[in-house]
Amino acid sequence: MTRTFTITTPLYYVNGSPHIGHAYTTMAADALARFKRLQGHEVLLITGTDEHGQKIERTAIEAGLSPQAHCDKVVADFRQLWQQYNIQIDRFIRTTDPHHEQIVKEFFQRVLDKGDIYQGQQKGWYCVACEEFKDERDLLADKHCPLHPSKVAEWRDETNYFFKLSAYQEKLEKLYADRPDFIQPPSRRNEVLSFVKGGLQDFSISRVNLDWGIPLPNDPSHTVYVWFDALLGYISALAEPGQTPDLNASISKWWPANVHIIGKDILRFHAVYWPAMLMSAELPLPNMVFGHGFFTKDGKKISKSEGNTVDPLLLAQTYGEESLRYFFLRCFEFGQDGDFSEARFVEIVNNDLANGLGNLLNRTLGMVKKYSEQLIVPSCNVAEIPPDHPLKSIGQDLGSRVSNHYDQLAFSAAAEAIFDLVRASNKFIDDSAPWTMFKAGQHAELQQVLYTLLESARLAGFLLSPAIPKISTAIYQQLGLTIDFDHLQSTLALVDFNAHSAWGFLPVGGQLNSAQPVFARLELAPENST
RNA sequence: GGCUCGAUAGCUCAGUCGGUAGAGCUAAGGACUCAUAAGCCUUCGGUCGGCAGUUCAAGUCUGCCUCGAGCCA
Repeated sequence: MTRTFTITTPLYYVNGSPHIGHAYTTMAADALARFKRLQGHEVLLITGTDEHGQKIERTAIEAGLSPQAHCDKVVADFRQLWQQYNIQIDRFIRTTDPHHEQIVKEFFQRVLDKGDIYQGQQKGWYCVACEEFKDERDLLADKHCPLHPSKVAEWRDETNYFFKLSAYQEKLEKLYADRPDFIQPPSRRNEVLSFVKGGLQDFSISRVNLDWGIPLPNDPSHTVYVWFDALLGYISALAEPGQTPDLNASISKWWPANVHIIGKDILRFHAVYWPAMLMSAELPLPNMVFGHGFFTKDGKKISKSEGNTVDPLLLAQTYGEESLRYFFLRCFEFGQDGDFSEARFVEIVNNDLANGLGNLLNRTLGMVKKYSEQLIVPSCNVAEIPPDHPLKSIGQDLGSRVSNHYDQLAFSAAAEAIFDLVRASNKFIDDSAPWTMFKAGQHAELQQVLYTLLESARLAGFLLSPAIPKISTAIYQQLGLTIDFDHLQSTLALVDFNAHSAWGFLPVGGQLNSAQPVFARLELAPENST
């Protein structure tokens, strides 16, 4: 029996080019997806783009493009970014995809039939940049939006359709109480709890005088509000290609999603509006919504006006994606904010990947070659290695510890646990001094030491593969094991997670390959003017 | 104004059930040699934001305050 595992990133809003935050969210989702694939789950990683709304329409017009042409252009940028970061997407959903429109209309009709949609009057100041109505007292002088100080909010007085969010207050509170893990991390959960406790108001789910959107099935003069539209992308993404778009068919295999990975800025939509919408349509709820943190650059908030944006594409081209994937997962606690500094990045990556992991494999293979006649896995009785062996003691339950960390999206804790083994291995070399054993003719001891070192490097490489698949593949290759962690599908039958994640898997006597650095040290790039 | 989160070594952060502070990085010194001048050892370094309280004992619990990030009205 295969277990399915569905992961989503947000559907990114295409009003501008992808930034480092998009790369971060998607890298994390990709690492989780890879880990679950490794464990034998059938995984669906969904990302996509949210393309409707007035803001997009205006951005396109300013650029002299049709909305669709504008969106196509930005979508190409996103696709390039995923490729650059070696992110393996299973589904890329665009809210302008025709089948998405079908799903949205069907969903809308369901909720309408349920009696949860009514017509009402919406008056107020509307910030196009936020795509939200604002209270007058929240606005700055001259009706500027506090979040977009350069934009003036517009007065709107229009007939809209509303969703009866208020009817779901109690059910939502029960959901949060019954399933404490629904919103992660706990600090985000607290925020949602206090928001909901304050009372939920119905929200407008349609717009008039806006062509760039999906027309309401019951009133084509209105289009669906972008958020109502975008959230449903998670469902329309599930439709099998070629399948007739249909709500029930779409959710048959991959729904509910196991986790929605999102930035903390869109928590409310995912933790409040979305479950209420699903309840109304009588669809199952996702298992978890995880709102991760943001980062600052050199201690300062990243913003265009500050001019300290980080171009993810340039970064990957400069340093290569593996080091970035590793750094972002290793150095930030997912869920908490962190600071990005290029100097620190280079330091960490060189220390961990080159000096720590890479050099461990390199020096051990060097010793095997030098102290044996052949380049084969040193022989020893693996079963006889005592449980309190300095490396076995760490390695024997490392797989399950790392699995637990991944289940909680604690990527940094997972990496840290793995590097405990790497550090212990480098220390173990000095403590046991194989060169002395060699000179003293302690052949059996030497073989065992070398075996435990190779095996520890292997295990570390295996468990790190969701973060650094190419380095892991190189490690495995040098150890004589042919698994391409970038093409697990083709080798899936050969990868038994339980076997590979256990310490002691490396077959004695196997052929090894000659040592090659698996990760070259990075140089800090000279300061460029972005 | 209400609420949430954070404030721990020069830097980035761990610290589960309260029991005299830990890791990694950086810096300085040392011994070694298998290695990508990598690795290992030692040292430097903290009145755990401040003030009270509870307790035999508080980074860890309670209250108030200061600063920072954020949510809401």
